[in-house]
Amino acid sequence: MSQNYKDTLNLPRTDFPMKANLAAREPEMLKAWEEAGIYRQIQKSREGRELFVLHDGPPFANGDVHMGTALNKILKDFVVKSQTMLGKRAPYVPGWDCHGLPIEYKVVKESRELSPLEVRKKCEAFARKFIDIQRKQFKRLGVFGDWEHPYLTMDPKYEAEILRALAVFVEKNLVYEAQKPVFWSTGAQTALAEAEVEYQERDDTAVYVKFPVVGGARSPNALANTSIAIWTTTPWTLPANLAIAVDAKENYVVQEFEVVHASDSLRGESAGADSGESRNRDGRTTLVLAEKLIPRFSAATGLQPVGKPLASFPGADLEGVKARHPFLDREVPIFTAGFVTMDSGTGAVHIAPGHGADDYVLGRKHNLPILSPVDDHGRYTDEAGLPNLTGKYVFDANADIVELLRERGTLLGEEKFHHSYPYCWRSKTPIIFRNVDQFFIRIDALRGRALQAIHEEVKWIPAWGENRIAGTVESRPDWVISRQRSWGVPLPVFYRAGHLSASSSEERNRDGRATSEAILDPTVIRKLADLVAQHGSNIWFEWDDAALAKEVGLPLGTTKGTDTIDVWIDSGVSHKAVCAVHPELRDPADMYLEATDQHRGWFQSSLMTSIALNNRAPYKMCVTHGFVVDVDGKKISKSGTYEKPTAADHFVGKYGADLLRLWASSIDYTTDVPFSEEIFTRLGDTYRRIRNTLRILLGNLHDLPNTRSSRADPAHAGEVEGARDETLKVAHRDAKPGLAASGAASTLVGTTLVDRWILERLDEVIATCRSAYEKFEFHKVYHAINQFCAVDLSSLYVDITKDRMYCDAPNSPRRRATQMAMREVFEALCSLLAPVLVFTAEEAWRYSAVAGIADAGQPGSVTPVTRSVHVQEFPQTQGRGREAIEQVEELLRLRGIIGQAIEQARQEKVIGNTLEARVVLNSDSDVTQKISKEELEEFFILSDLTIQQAKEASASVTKTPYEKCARCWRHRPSVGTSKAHPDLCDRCESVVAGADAT
RNA sequence: GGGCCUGUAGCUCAGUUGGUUAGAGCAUGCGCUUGAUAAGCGCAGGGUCACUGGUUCGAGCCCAGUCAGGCCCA
Repeated sequence: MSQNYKDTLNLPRTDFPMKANLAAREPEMLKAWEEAGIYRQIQKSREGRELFVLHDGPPFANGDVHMGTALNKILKDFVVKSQTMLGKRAPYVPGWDCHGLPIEYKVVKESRELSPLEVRKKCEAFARKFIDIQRKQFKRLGVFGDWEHPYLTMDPKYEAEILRALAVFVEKNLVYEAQKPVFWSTGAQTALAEAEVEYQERDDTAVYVKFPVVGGARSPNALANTSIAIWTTTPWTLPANLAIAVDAKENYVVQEFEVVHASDSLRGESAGADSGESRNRDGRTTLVLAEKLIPRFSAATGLQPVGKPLASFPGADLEGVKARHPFLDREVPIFTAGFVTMDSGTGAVHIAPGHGADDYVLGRKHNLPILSPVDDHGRYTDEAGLPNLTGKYVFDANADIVELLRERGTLLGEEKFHHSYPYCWRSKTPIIFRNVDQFFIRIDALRGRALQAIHEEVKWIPAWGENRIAGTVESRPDWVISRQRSWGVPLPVFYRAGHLSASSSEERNRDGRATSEAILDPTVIRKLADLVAQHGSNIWFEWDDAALAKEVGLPLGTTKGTDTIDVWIDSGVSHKAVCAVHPELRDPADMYLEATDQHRGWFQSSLMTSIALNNRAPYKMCVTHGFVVDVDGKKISKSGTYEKPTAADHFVGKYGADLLRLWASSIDYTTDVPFSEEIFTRLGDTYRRIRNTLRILLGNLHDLPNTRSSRADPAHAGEVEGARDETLKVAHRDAKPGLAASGAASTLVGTTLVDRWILERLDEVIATCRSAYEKFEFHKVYHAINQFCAVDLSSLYVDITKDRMYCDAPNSPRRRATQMAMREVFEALCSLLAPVLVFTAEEAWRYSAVAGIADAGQPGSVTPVTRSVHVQEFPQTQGRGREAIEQVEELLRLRGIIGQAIEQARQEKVIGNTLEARVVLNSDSDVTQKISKEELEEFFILSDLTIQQAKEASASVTKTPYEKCARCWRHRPSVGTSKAHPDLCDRCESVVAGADAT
């Protein structure tokens, strides 16, 4: 009999599925959005609003979207969607970085022997393919934007802007030409990037060489008649030697050595006759070298120390000392440098600024010429100062150099040295470091203003970003903007007739600088830019020199260069090529948002170009996020012994995009971002909690008449039974449009403490979330909403109001009041969640809109998208205060005391179900006097409560003597008093009787 | 090796200008419910705040160092 009563309850009803099935459902939603053009609709809805420009840093069009890229795009989408829902117009124009070595490398690897033009065409196809792949994957993540009109750095119009920017740099005298050593393949006669270098094992002749000390300002007396001993595995670089480097802190000694036994390696010593001052009469020699390396030196050369060191001092004391080149008429200075190591050699490093990266930097620091007397094929030029060897391949010349050292008596020893050495991946020839003409941007001209902008004009999130970028800007050397590559925007340099080659040594002066043949002319560059805008940059490769020269107004015989522009210029001018010219955007942008590596990358390159062009930063704010790391805090690629999937697609397919987004919202992105399968499993629980909360709210709202719109959904019109509900008529009449309507909910007849409380709490959650969104602290949104759903709603509000929701008459005032509150909560939750759970929020929103629960948007429009949750604005707080919150906090304290007493009673088997308990509460709070006993019983979810005021709070539990109501399951004194329904309490009896009557 | 940053329960995060017994959600264990049911509710256990030293009446918080990790340089 009792089971019949189930039909008289108002149980929750909704079609909103409990199981999300995101992987299957999300694509359907995407399709609907796409068909409706949701991005355009959103932009339209914000016409005339305050503008917020998040400018997209272009990812490289190469490979699949991995977790790091996904995190970046999702965070950007959080910003764009939340700014939109805060009421602003926040357009999002995504972009791709298209040029650059990684693509060119892959293309060339696949098919060799291609002309530059063929390489470029294949590169473009490659880039376009991955743009399509990534675009699909980004869209799948629920990221809204102008995906059909992204900016591409290889678009002719974009390329033209790069060139125009360069014209300005040239005009402002920021560009100069100089030389810099690069990896050079003598086999392919081309510069190589680090990625194109492969290492092979190789035997070389390593030599110990002495540089006789000739004095110097701070030279200690002890250095008279001594020589600095150096060691090198590349004797062929000695003609380019211009200095020696030592470590400042390591200890160096002046030590006498003697020959202990004759050996091949010492032929140089025995033959040496005129080596001069460092040689003692008795065949001994006095050398300066690092103390630590003496044993190794002795073992390699057979020279044994004689007695104690004559002097001992830190390397810093050698700074400024001069030594004579072992075979050229040249004095070379000694410097201290950080890169000197003590694992091999003598602690004194031979420096050839034209043949090594460290050497080059040190040489620049001390204004040494950058000498590199080697041609494209790796043959000595006459600049080497060794006429006999001019034209000889340097690796073949090693033996000649050793012989020369021996002749001059400066060879201390030689040894076979086995090491790994860089080789050209294509020609398989050993690589050399060699000078090539390069173009630079003068950073010193921009540095001061850049630092000022960093410190005074840009907001950095997190704040330490300011320190970080300032540090890199302070120490950054001049910017090398030329690349010896094919896949890039051509560097618009022409050469006057007669110029041989961009890298030919013959054209250089003695100090290693190129004779200035290059034409860098702003007018010419701008003409070229116009041509490129029209035809694309391939014309540089397709048109011959004469045609190009004619078009840009240069005389016949002018030739074009072959370099391309550094891709960091490409992306670095996006503020000019995109923000400044796109009708929906603005330069400066409000925000750039990238991973922390971009402090040195895009943030800096963009800042420099913007200072150069506009004398200001291109952004008002830079936000950075950390890298995705494994659960043990290690970089994903480094952890574990097996390959773990890192492609975003894998996780989207397994868990759904909303889960990825929930993950992105749950973490504090300012530091390393932890990521693991376990984290995803936990997030699934959180997700289900949020989803079920939305679902129970929807279920409880199924019979709430639509008071928002005069246009009832015809499909559900018959269900709007509450139209005759007096309470709601009051509510409706007082209601103002939009969310203000719900302000009436808390003053409705029938409103109880819990309703006031949940709405006050909602106010707090709205305030927290709005503030967190405004400050881009998304994980605070996550935690606030999670807490609200799990604690306030699920375990309290929904649980407490179940009795009235299920058992009261459908239109009882307190039930309707609760529904009004629930509707407000539901709408607010959907909106606040929408930037994160883009699919789920929309899905719930649709179910509610169909049921006439949520705000249906503009009346008269039937397009579902115009009702999309993503067009909504975040709810505003209603200024409800904290009165109910404070009361509930008191009650929750008492609830804990009751809970413990009940738990004990349950363990003692006094009761099973909580509703069987008779509770006597000794309350120390005055709240229990202000709130009616009936409300308190409901709040504590009890059948039988007695309150007594006391000094100390306590509770006692016995089994209630009352009978259980067959309908509401509470044990009430009124059960049995009705003749018609003796198994019901009075409340349920009247509800059932009332229903029978209609 | 240098610059910047991070380290609080198994997981994700709170923890205000130093001030009671370091909080929350999830997870775990034990119960209850079966009218949110591939759900819901209650209770409980779980932390040397990475480590060491210092300043202080008092340190998760301030200082120094160590260890581990990240990004960028070298």
